Amino acid sequence: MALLIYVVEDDRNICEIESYALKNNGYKVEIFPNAESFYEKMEQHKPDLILLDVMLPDEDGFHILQKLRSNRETRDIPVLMVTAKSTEIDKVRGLDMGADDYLTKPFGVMELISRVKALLRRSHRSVQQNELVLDGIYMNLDNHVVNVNGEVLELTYKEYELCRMLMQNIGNAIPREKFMTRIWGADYEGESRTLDMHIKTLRKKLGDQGSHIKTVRNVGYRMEE
Amino acid sequence: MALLIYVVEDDRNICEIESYALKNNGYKVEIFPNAESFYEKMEQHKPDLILLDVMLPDEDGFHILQKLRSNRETRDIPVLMVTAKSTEIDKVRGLDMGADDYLTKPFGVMELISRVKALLRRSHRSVQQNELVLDGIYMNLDNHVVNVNGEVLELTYKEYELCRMLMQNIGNAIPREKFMTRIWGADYEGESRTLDMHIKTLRKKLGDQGSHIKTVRNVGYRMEE
DNA sequence: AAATTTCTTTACAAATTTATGACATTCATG
DNA sequence: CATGAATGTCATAAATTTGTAAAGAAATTT
Repeated sequence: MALLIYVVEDDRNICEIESYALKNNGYKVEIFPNAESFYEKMEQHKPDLILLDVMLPDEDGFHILQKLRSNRETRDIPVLMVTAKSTEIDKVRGLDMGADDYLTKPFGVMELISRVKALLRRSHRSVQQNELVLDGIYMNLDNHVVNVNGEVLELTYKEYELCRMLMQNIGNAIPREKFMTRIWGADYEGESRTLDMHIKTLRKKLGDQGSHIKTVRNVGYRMEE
Repeated sequence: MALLIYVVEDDRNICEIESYALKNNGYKVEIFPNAESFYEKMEQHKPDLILLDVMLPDEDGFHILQKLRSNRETRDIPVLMVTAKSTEIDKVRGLDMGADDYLTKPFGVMELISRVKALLRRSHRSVQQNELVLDGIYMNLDNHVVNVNGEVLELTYKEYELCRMLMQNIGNAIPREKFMTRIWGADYEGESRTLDMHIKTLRKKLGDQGSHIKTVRNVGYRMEE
């Protein structure tokens, strides 16, 4: 799956260039022209890297950086600062506040890509997170945590397992018997409404995202985009 | 303890400058004028960071880098490449081969220090944290000290280990068996309320902060903000 | 060796999850 | 559109898991 990069930058032209270059190199890109829209999105979903301009209409880039670093959830996301001021002091300031790297405008496209690659390589070497994402549903298998639209969702064990099986097979129908054998163990006999029951509560708990679980008549269930 | 940096560089003058700057900033520095002496030392002891020149009398810097990356022992040591050629192609080449960052000669001393700091911070961020903090709970692993709301908290051995495991994995559910194997050793068999018991006393001792410990039914426990 | 502290176990209570069977609803099909 | 099979829904009982207290073991200190 493509790595996701958030670009926080208000200058249209620069956005274009960055976005184009990154997409050309296989990254998924989302653009935020101001801090507010960026924060909003961060609540819901976190990227693999952030390209952060220093000058923004509503908030100082350094300030944003500081906030990111003080939050446990965002502390380890690599941040590449982009600045128009080229004095060294500024660079140092950015770096010491916790930026992982910086770029001075104007910069070459190749340089941008190189630095992004380098940052991603390093951060991915250390943490290989086990994550499943579909629309507003986010699962972290390591943490045993489920988020829906940014909010923590409490699932019981069976519900969690059900959700995991579905999310690990997005697009594919999973037969009822497979659920039974994998979650309920070995040979389950006799018809019962148990599975349907759990599907029901799972759908309900997922709220508006619950409709991603489709019933495949005579077969089982499928998670769908 | 000061962080250790190996500088692999044959030019005397540049060595001088780099070495001086780094030492001035509290790093310990060792200089290697060629690849051979560097390899020799690496066998014995590994640094926290390597400053690697591309042009060396006996071996190409890129080749050295490649070797470092292919060895499990040295794979994660951050490498900052130093090059005289300033064409972008070279930069890219360096980065794609696994360098974490690069510098083009001539470079400013401040820039060197910034990049070194950034790299070290990045690599250390993921590694070990000796101070663990969550809301009113503070642990210092060096001193074996726990504070809650500013007051010293006396914990027994098992309680301390329990607390440490939880605090080192804030937000993540830790399975019961993991506690058992890590704190009680090897294969623990037979159901018992031992773990629950200790969790109970830990929660109690933590007072109002005890509620940060959440039970994850059928899994284990999790420390939560 | 006695006293104290820490750790483990047991037995039961409390809390939560899960299964079940009756009944309703939907769907594909003739 | 009637029919039968498959799935959805519900209340509630059953099963499982965790919490708690108290007592006994084990380790440590005095």
